[in-house]
Amino acid sequence: MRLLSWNVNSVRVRLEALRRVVRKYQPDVVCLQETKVVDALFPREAFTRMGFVDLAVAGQKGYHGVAIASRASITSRHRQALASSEDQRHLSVVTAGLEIHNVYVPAGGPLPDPRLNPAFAHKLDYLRALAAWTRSWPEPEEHPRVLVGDLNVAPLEHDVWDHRRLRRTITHTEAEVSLLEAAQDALPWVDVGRRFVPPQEKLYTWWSHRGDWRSRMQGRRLDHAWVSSALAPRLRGFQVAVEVRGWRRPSDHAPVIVDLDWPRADAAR
DNA sequence: ATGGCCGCCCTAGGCGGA
Repeated sequence: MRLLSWNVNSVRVRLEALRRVVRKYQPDVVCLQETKVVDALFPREAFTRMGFVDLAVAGQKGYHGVAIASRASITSRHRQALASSEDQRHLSVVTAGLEIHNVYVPAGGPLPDPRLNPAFAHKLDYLRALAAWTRSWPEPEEHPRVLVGDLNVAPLEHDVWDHRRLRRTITHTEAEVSLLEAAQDALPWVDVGRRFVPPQEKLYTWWSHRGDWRSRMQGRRLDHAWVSSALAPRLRGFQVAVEVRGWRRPSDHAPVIVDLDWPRADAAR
C-alpha cells in the first residue's frame, strides 16, 4: 500500500503535474492540501480517469481545502473544524482498512509574535486543538491510523537549511515546534520521515517560489507523515519526490510518499 | 541583509502563502 501526500497549491492548476506524479509513483491513496476550489468545481472526473474509485473533498473558495482520493472505496468520512475556524483544513476517511487524516495547518503569517500577529496566534491555537482532539480519540483504535499533510512546521534542526537563522522565522520557532511535538505525542504518532532519514541529515519537502530552487539548499520539512504505533512495524519506505519541485509550473511543495506492508487499496477488493 | 514568486478573485491590485 502506497500513500502520497502533496500540497498542490491549486488542484486545477496542478492537474497535469498530478497525473504525471500518479503515473510515476502509482499511489493507492492520494491526500492533497491547498486545493483552492469549492466542492462543486473539484475536477472529480480527472481522478476517476487516474484510477481512483472514490474521492472525499473538503473545499472552499480561493483558499485552503483538502481532498483524499483512493483506489478502494471510502467507507466513512469526517471533516473536523479546529480552533474555532470554518476553514477547510482537515478531512479523514476510512479506506482499505486504514483511518487516514489529511491536515493543512495554518501558515501563520510573517511575524512570530502571537500578540501582534493574529494569524500566528491562530496557528498556535490550531496546533493545540489538534493535540487535544487527538487525545480524545478512542483507544484502542478501530483501524490503524495515519496522519499526513502540510503541518507548516519544521521541528528539527535539520528540517531547515539554517537552524540558527530560522529560529525567529515562522515554521521553525520554539512555540510552534513544542506544540507540534505535543500533537505528535498526543497519540503518540511515529514520525515516518525520520524513521527512514536520520535526524542529523537534511530533509526538506518545501522550497520557496522566491529565491533559488535550483541550488536545492534553502528548503524546509513542512510536510509530514505520521502513523500510529500499530502501523510502525509495517513501515516499508519513505521518500520525498524532490524532482517534482523542478517540473514546469511547480507547487512550492514536493510530494511525500509512504509505503506500508498493508493490503493494497484495490478496487476489486 | 534583503527581496525575490505564485494563485486566487466579481481582471486588478490586494491577500495569503511560509
